[in-house]
Amino acid sequence: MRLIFIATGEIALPSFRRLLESGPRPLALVTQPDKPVGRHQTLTPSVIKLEALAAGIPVYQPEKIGDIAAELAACEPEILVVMAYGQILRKDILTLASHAIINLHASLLPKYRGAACIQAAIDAGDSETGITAMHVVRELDAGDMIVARSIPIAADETGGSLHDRLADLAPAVMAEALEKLANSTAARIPQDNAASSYVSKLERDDGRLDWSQDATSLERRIRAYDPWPGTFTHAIEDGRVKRLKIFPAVNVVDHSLTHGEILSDASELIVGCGTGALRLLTVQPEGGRKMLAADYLRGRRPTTLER
RNA sequence: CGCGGGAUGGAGCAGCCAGGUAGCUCGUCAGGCUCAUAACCUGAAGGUCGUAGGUUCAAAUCCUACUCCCGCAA
Repeated sequence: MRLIFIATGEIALPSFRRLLESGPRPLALVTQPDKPVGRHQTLTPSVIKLEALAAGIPVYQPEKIGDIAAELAACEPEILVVMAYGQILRKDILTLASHAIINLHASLLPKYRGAACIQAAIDAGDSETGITAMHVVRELDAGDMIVARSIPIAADETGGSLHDRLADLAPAVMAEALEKLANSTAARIPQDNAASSYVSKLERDDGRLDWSQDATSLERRIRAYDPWPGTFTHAIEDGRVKRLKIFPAVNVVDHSLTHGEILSDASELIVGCGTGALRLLTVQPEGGRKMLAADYLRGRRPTTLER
């Protein structure tokens, strides 16, 4: 089967490796251009690109995928497999493959179409999520489904841990979908649009905690948003406002603090929420490194957190 | 050279602006108190104050360069 793989995110890496090992060997990899990363803005290639180069697979990195439509067409692909590419595919790409263009999406569709699907499942308190293989249509993540597999979400699940587990689940879903497409036994299950939801890409600022929410919601959000985009609040130390990053794990505790209020005179960092309170175990003050809350309190005395 | 914060015993910080014997909260070790303890009391060990120069009678503190860590932004 003539196949082109289109992906940027690391979540696609196990699936790409599966193709390298078990076939069908991709004719090409399409991935986003190298982007400046980190404080020093170093141009960094995606891991999947390096993997492709090492395997001798041609790599395309167009600014817009439409720019290479002709080159891709020249490959005469039968199947396009898309996963975490990060670009909307133009119509001329959708019709490029003779057989099908499928997308591997990290949610149980029709829930959580869009970019932040992994975080959304944890944030919502769902008990399970999964990988769905579907046909790509113009509307984002709305195509007919071929196959889906689910995994349970653990009580201490973080966005990072779930990301990795879904990445490992994806190859099996992809393989099943490809096999069914190959022997024409693939189902076309329409999505129930009424039951669908959309979660847009997360920005850093989305990680700002709103202490007026209830403690269980905040606890889930702190897990869901780790490591990206992370969660933070603002603490007042010596009259100065400092950003304070907050990491899992946190404990939901019972305390009659008003939201944003800090329990003082203790080696524990407990913050009041709209309902209940949270004991923060690991934090990172602005300019400092990640540390235990007890260490943070030894040298600094935050008086209040923003509400 | 995108903006900014930081580097001080094992941990987290103060001291720097107005140079003059290194301090706080903990931890560690020893002893004490206690039925007992992560609690309390007493004592002790542990620091080239990131690195290299410079100014000075004298530098953690002032000046210069460099290294490393971190927040923002992208």
